[in-house]
Amino acid sequence: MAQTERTPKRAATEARILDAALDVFSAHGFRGATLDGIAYAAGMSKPNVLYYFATKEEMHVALLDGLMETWLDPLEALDPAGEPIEELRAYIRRKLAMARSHPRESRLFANEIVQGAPRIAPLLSGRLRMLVEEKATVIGGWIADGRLSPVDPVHLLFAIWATTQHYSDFDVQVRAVLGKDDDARFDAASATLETLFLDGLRPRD
Amino acid sequence: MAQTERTPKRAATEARILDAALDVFSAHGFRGATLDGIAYAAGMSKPNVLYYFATKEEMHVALLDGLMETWLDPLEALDPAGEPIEELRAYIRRKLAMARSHPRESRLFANEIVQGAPRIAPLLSGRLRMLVEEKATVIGGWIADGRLSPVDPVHLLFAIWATTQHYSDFDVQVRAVLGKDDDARFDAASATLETLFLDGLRPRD
DNA sequence: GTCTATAAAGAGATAGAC
DNA sequence: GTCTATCTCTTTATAGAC
Repeated sequence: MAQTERTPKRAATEARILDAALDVFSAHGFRGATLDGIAYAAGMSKPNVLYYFATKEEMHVALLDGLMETWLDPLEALDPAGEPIEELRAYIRRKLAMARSHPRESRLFANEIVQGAPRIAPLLSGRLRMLVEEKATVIGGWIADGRLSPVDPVHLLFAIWATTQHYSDFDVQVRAVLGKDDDARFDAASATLETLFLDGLRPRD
Repeated sequence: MAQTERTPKRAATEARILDAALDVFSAHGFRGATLDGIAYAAGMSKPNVLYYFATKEEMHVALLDGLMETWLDPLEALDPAGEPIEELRAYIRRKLAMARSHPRESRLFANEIVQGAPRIAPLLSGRLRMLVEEKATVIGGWIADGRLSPVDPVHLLFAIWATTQHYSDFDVQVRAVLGKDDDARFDAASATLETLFLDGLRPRD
């Protein structure tokens, strides 16, 4: 055990490699990413990268596994005891903040899913599905209590994911349409999404 | 001129190749697609494919160019003279119908844009941006007339794109969460999106 | 127009010195 | 732990027969 122990230096090097790998995988997809590119981004030689992660695939799996929980945190935090509209507002804000602060992670997952999720299908029908079912039940309860307009809770979650992640996954398109230097796009997005989702969901009368 | 004329047979073969290429590019991205895979899907040899399209890139460009207009049609059809809520309802339905009938086309663009749009950036800041500006002006006019709640028209369009294309681009995730055999997902999506967008946008009082 | 064979480059992974 | 050199397989593209 002493031999396989992870020293601080080893952990630091692994982190440096994974950060470089996140850069490259998120920008080019699994197949489009090259070990040359990752090694260059990490500032080391290709064989040295492979000393830490035996294969390209292993590196990719390490990234996806390590980031999945981070990715689900905002939904996890949806509080069944909270006020429905305010909980959804906070959730939308957390998701949009994630799109802004973690665009590479978002694109990593987007690349993977658009191409049929060959490497994370189990996570989607496992951990993700369970969490969605749990939170959909919460939202369904709010609707049953008349505290929210009747909508399909799961499709509501899809809509929140889609609209918020759009600002990371489709960033180049957003910039092309708005003009490259629109630094206010996240604020404008936030205001628009709150109008759409919250005014649409607040019970009428 | 007679020599480079495109015979019906040539056109048919090109169409067969492009259909195969759409299959493969949309499923694996540009880099992930191989000529072997495209040739196999088209039922011909690899050199024969290259007889019609000199390079892999040329094939990709032919696809993107040919599909862009189709892709923009639903927005093009937004009628300035129509009733705002009904126009938006019809637009959302057209986009959702496109996601259902043309998932490969949607994923082709998604792959391209997520990876930074290296091959279609000009289209995004050209044709797409112009159309968006034109239609955003229409929507802005409706808002100025008090016929629609005040939202940023461009971000409203982003939200409609994101939510509808989600059902083609992230189809495997949608299926994983809903259960593989949920054939009603497009109907449920339609109902949910109409509640969100239209109730959210109908002026109150 | 279509094919088989092959050249040439790219990219994942290994050998072995330091 | 890190590197240079190299092996091997994949993949794009070409040559040339039919």
